[in-house]
Amino acid sequence: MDLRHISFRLLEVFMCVVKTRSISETARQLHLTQPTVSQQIKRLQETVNEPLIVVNQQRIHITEAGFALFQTCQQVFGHFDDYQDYLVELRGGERGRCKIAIVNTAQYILPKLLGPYSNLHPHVELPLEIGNRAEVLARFERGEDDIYVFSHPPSLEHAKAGRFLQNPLVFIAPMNHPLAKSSHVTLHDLMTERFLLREPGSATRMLFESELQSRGFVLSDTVQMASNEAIRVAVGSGMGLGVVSRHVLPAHDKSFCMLNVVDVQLASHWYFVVRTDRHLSHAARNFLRFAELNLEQCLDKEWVTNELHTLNHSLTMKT
Amino acid sequence: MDLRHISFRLLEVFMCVVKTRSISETARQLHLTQPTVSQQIKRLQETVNEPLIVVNQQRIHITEAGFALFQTCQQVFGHFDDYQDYLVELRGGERGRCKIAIVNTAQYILPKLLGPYSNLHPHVELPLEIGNRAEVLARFERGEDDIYVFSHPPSLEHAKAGRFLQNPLVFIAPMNHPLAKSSHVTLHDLMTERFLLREPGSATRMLFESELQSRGFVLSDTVQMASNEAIRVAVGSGMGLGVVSRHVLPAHDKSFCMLNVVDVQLASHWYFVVRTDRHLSHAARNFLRFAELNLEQCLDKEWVTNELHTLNHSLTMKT
DNA sequence: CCATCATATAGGTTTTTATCTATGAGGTGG
DNA sequence: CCACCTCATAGATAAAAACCTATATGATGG
Repeated sequence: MDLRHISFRLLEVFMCVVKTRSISETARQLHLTQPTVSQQIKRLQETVNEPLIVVNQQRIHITEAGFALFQTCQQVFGHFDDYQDYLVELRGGERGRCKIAIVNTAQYILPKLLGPYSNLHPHVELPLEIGNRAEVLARFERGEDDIYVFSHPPSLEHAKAGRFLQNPLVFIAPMNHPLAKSSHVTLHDLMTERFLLREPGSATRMLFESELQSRGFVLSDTVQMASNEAIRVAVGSGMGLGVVSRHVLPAHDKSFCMLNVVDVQLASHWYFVVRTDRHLSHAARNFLRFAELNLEQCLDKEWVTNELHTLNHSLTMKT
Repeated sequence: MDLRHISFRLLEVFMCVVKTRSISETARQLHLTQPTVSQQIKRLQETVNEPLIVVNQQRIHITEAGFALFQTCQQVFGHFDDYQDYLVELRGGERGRCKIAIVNTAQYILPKLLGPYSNLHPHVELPLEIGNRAEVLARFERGEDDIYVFSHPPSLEHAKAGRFLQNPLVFIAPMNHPLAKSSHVTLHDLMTERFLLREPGSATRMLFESELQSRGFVLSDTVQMASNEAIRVAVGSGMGLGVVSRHVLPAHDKSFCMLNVVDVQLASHWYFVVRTDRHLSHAARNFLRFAELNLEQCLDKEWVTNELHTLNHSLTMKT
């Protein structure tokens, strides 16, 4: 018996014959002609190489082999029904996977969205990749994830981005720093300080440096550090000043303070970025819709810049 | 998703792709060309209406939906494998059903074959129908069973028969009958007796009556009884004489005796009869082969007339 | 006995399927 | 950078599947 040339249609017809015990009735139910059904059954019997039904006095008896096949079919169709149900869940976003890759700094904000979402959809897997800008960019290039979070999204033509949160940068200094209490610090005042900065290419640093450049300043002393935490702690212990995202700062840490730099307003935005040249999982689409509707509840309203509607709309447009 | 136009071949290809994570490798393994496989997968994705694999940097990732389908396929193929195994058992005669219809008198002998056979093949169903000749003949006409047991098989052209046992008829009389002790009873001596006989048409009666007719005798007094037991008991209680199959008589019943009728030898044979115009179940074929090999062990050797070889041979010839 | 119903067979048509070859686009590894 | 892979696409074809109509055969039920 060679399964290969059996189609599900054939089994469907066979099952109907077994159920109705009638070729003609099957033909009527499946909108076929009687000879078609006769022939299909014949072919099935030939592939199975075993009689499945026996016709006697216009009555149809199902043979042992026939009944066993019928049961097999029931199981098989059962599995496919289950799969259908699974697909429905998948499409509804109740199940599935949404891989997200974010840059380091975003780890202070994204979990506030992921938590509620995950509670709502416990069957959705949400693997989260965290890396520095270069690493996440590389993942993006290779299309390894469904959603990426950047400030300064990469400007490839096959990418779509949507802003959702302001990312204000602040200057931090040790508590005992001379300018700590000042309410009128200028950029110029800081140029002789040592700055602790993330690696070149990090959005925070890029933003800061381009501001400096446009104003004709050059930093005299910089130290590169691999994480925001390291910078925060180093600043706290007096190693220098830092420029970090406002979101990075714990609410009640008293080892450092923000400087009131009056002549510069550094701010970028966080973006959700997706590639348009590959299929986006249902779970990912669903997450973005969730984000659009729940940003205000999950994140600090003060910074929310909900521009996800456009993104979501353009995503639902194309398949 | 419309299952109807999916064939097992398609799923087979898909499963191979999932296993090898490579379109080209699948093509090699299944002796197809690479575009063929690509296209098959594409078609499958279209019917499922969901991406199943994602190609990225020449690497193939299986999507959630793809993996779920793969698992579904595994189950489905598992069920068909089970069915295959089932068929093998069926064909080997280890499993299945063999419906047998026998005339009343045969119920004294057939169980001696059925018992050992059933022990050997416990998974074979052996429903046994018992009726008088007319009833069994009707079943035979309608082809309701696999095997029939007759003495005097019906002579339809689409039937095959094989003798397997002599069916000697004996005259029985009450113990106190005047001729009981005689060693030289003749047919003529019995003509004035009352005879207890089965219904007209029963093989025993037909045989007896045709013998009488050819010798020019006519019975003066007959009573019709529906079973051999009834006759036996009635004879025992002095109601008349009987002509019954030797096999019907219990070994140690002392309420009646056999008469030594010297001028007549009534004997027919038991036949297994099958129809040649319908499929014979594997179990039935197997039972007949078993009977051929085990007649002598199961039945009284004295009466065995094993002519089943010819029957079996002609059955294995045609499908 | 005849009208009716169920199934089987024969023969034909239209889609589909299962393949192929040729070719192009996009990575990978020396 | 080039040879070599991987996969995708287009276009073609032969086989088969999936149907149909017409017709024959055998019960069944008044």
